[in-house]
Amino acid sequence: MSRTAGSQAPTGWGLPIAFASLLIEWQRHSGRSGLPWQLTREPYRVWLSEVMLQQTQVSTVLSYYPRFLARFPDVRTLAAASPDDVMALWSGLGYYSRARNLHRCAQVVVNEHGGAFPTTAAQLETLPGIGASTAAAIAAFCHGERISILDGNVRRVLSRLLAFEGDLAQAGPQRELWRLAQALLPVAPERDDMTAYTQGLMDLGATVCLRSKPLCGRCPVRAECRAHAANETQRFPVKTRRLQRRFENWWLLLVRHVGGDGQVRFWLARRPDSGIWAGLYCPPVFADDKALQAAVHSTLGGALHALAPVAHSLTHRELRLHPLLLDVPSVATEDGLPPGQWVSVQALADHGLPAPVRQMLSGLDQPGSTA
DNA sequence: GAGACGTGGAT
DNA sequence: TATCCAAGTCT
Repeated sequence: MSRTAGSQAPTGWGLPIAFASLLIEWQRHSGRSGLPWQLTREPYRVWLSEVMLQQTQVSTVLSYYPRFLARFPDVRTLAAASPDDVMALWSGLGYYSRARNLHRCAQVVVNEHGGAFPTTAAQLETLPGIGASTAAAIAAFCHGERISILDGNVRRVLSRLLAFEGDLAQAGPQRELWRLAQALLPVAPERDDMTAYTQGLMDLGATVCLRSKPLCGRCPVRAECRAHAANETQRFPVKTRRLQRRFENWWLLLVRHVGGDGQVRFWLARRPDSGIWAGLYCPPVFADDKALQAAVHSTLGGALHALAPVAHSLTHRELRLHPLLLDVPSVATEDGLPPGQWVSVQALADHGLPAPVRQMLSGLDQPGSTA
């Protein structure tokens, strides 16, 4: 192991032993504080924040978190809710399987754990939607368990600190880095130490150890950082996998009805239980223009009005959405339409809609509007 | 184990 | 514009 043979900062085990105490002290005077989910140790609130924050930036979650809590203030309320209600509050946050698992998890906690979350990371990880990192975060924040998270921040911070050469696109090196993360934990920490340490890992990654142009001058552990010593911070973390997007065209049939009282309604269908936007409400989707027209009764087809295409990119897909607007004179028209249901403009807020669909429909919510 | 799964922000 | 990525998990 050449990594332990160098003269820079390694201890007997090749790890910077001052790391944990430096990080804890730094977090307490320079870390983030006052975020809504930092004001509590209540497992329900911590759990909700951790799930919302999976692959999602703090700035995005800030608006969703209080709204969700106001509607579902505790785990029993959430467990008793309908899947549609949960999805409506998650609408726009993305990764909707999180919402489904969140709901299932609440039901498991209520039905199998008497309404109280398990207290150890090992038990938490058995619950739906709670993986190793989220389980560790909840256990560390709420109960001071001596266990490490491993999110994107930690991968970046630790891979630089240790000049970790393993390819984090692969499972083996990931596990190895997690073992190292465990080895770096404070020795015999108090509960509050684990809170500060765990928060400190994330704060350091989010505010100092930035992806490009890290602010090493402000880093509390730069003296122990091997990447910094070698002037190679930009080389870590090592990750080879490149995400590739597939291009796809989707044709959306936007059927609109304006009632005699001016009430505007759209014809929406629930997406299948798997795949993109699973469980959300969406206008009927077709693979091409012809398939869309074939699904509309011939007496209605002439009224189709093509709107401007919308580009929408997902992690693995580059969608080009082609909306076609069909104004129908009567709700009785549904016989000539693909499966779906009428949803009034007012009721859209109570439905889980994909972000681009909500955007699209919001421009059509006035009688006659086409933008 | 590799790919599926959203959205918005940063570069 | 293209690419990466952000408090990952599930299959």
